[in-house]
Amino acid sequence: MQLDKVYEPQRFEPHWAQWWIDAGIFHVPDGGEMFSLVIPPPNVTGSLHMGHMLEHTEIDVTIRWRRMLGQATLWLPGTDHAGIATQMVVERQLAAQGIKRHDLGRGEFEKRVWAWKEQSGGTIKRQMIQVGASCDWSRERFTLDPGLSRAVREVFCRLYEKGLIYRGDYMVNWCPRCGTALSDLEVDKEDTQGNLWHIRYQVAGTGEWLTVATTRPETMLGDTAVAINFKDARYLHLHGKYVMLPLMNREIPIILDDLADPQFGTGVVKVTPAHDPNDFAAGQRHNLPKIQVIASDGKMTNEAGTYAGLDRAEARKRVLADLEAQGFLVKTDAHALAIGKCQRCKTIVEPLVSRQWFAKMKPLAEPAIKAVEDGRIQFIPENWTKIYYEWMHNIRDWCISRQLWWGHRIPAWHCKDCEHITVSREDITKCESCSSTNLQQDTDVLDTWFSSGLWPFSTLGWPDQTEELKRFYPTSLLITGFDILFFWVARMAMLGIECMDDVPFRQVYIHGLVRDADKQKMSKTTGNVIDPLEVTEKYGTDAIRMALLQGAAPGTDIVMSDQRMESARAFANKIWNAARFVFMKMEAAGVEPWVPESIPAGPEGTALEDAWIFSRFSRAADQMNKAIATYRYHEAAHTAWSFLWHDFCDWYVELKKLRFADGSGLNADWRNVLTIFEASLRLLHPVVPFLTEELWQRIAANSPSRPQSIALAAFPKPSPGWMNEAAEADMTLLQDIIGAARTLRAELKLDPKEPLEGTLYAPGRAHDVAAAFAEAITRLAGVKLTLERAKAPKLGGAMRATPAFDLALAVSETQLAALKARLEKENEQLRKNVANNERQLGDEKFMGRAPEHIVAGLREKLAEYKSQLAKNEEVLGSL
RNA sequence: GGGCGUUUAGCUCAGUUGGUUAGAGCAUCUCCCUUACAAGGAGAGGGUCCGGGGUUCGAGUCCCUGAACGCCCA
Repeated sequence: MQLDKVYEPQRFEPHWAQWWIDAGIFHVPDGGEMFSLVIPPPNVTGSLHMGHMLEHTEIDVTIRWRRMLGQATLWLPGTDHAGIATQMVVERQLAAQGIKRHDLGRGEFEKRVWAWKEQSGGTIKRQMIQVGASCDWSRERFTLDPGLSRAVREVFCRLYEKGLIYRGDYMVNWCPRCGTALSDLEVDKEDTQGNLWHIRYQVAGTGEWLTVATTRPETMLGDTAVAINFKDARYLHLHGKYVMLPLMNREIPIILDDLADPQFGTGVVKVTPAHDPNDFAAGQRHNLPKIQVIASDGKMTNEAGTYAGLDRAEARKRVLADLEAQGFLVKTDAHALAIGKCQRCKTIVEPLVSRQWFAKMKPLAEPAIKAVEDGRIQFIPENWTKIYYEWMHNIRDWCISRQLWWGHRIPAWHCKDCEHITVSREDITKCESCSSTNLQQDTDVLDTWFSSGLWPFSTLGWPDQTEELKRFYPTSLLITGFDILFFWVARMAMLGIECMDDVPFRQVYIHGLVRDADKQKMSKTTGNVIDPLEVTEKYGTDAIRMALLQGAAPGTDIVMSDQRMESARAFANKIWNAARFVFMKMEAAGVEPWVPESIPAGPEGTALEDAWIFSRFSRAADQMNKAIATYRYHEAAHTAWSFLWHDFCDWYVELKKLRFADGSGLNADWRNVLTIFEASLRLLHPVVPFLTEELWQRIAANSPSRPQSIALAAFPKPSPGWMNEAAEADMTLLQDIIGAARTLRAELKLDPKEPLEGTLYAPGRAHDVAAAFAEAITRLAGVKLTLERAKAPKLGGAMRATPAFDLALAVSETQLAALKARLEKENEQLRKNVANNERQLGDEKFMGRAPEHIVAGLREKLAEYKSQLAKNEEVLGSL
């Protein structure tokens, strides 16, 4: 059972990753308390990045922990078809071959996208398996699967029948590059330095001019009014008159409207109902015509007169030049503004009036708000609740149609004879109104998020009332990023409640963002991305998981760097080597094979270190359970780290070295060591699954009743019977004695190899502990101690004085100099503490109001400080 | 413009309901290649808890105010 000298995770991680899947370890068992979670489906097109890895690691820790607690745990995996993004990728591939999608036609293009989906979907699955994501792959879903597509149709029809989906001509965000409408959420506002151009329009029939200020001068070609505010006395007399639109020579009315802000620009605003959402609304209020001067491809229309055919950017230049040449351009001011860009392709979005499908949001939002208000959905960290409310209360209707070829085709058929629209769950051949067969299905597809919004139940078989649905809905938990809180989380809440009459999840944990070593966002353009595949290859998956979790405090971002990953790998290496040592000694002692018993009632025998490590373990188990239950992953990582390294390796194994004897057989020492070590592996498993499986399979392989995998073994629970305060106190004394000797050694700059002699003056427990561990003290501190139960006759020399004991080293006078400075510094702090405590204890108000245990504690401390100070003074006096 | 968040050691962050000398990891410095591990061991140094005001016997923690940075919405 020897381990390689060097920890090389690459040698066993791929093996276990595949074995877990092949052995069906992550299949949900029948029966038992249910815990379910659906994956936030990654875009099928992309490859997984560090953010996914963080998300999957956090999910996996929770899921593995729940599974080990014996719950019937479902992590349902899958991917999202990501309409625009995926179509873009394939279009780009085609463009490289000089092909446009219209050359291929819709059917052929869809085939190409499916081919691409198969490829990249496979990559995602492989990546997830590689990093140990413990999902049930037999339940993998894709948003375009037949079942999920049926769910989409069902929901569309239901909402349509309820009047919650409508079609009409409204102002939408249009991406001229993608050639599709976008929802408000898919537009990123980018702060940009632009200009505010002042253009003067002559008031018809007078010598007066009105100057408007605009950030988009090219739209003036489509102006159908100018607006002034009814409170703005400067212009009121012009109300009802007309201005002559420059370049177009069209008379347009001067209207009174709040749209004109007296404080902004000149207080006069041009109104272009076809190209601005606010102007669109004003146009409706005043019944203004809409003149579309920019087409859906971003070029000027015939309505733009001589500018027709120009790109909108070019048109702006030409319009400005012409305005200037003809004396209409008054001035140009620099002006900062937010420009809307297509989230996917960064093209400047054009507000256009277009016929689209919309979902009414208010009626859906209300119950979803209520669900959070009355605690049926809980956000963690809690502050996301407010952000959710804020958005939900101001929700606007959702443009759900997209002019794409990749997605769920809208189940609506247009009759070419009577123009009636038939919305149907099944494909139809006859118009429901006039029975004509001259039908065409709507060419638009639905927003991807429409199908993602159904994910928690469409993946479980809805609209059929399946067993899965009954068993796993509502899901227990959702772990996701804040960036899709509105896109996805809010919509799932709304659609879940609408379709299932119950919330889609009980809790939503919002994780942080993975940043680079300089806290910068990772982005391809900055070139600071950390590729999960690359680093898991280099450091091992376990190390990357540990590094991510260490930084994963709720509400904070995660900083990743080589340094962190290296340090996490050092931890994995430490465990590896501890195991290596244990295995070597096992062999020498002849304790193989070891059959792990059921969890014993507590440590066997009377050795202090055993009682202590069981107690510490129980504490660690308690902390670990609480930390994972409350999504405090950083705390879980820290608990695992400090127990394994600083309790188990630094002290327990070091002390046990003295007890191991070749050929001893399976004695009490070994049973204790192996019990704790095996339990520690289980404690660590959710954090570092590969390493623990590798070691556990070796250590526990001989138990006939063992589960197949550590992933199915029981997660440790705190056991009151293992707690031992007295043992912890005694162990602290031992650690303090060894620490005192080591500190003295270091301060006196003694040769670490030089064996020393010394005396320990200790009246109480410290004496007994030191007596029991004399050999350990010699070995771990390099000092052979003579024990005196009496107080030290005289303090002085190379001495470390503490309340519990005084430890003196036998060294020459010349080696003592360094000690003096140290003691003086310590005394300075002690005097401060004494003064502070005395002041408090002398304060009547404090004594009157402070609780008793605080006062008692303070008194005790004061006595300690004073005695310590006196001792130090005495030692100092002798130097 | 509205809202939210952050500010604690050189860096990244913990710090429960206010309570006794504010912690960790990494980094730094000193010593040690001791037979599990130099990806290691031992020891040490390092803090005006962003500034100002207040409440309190007592504030990193609560309140007010200011600053810097970040995010979301308009």
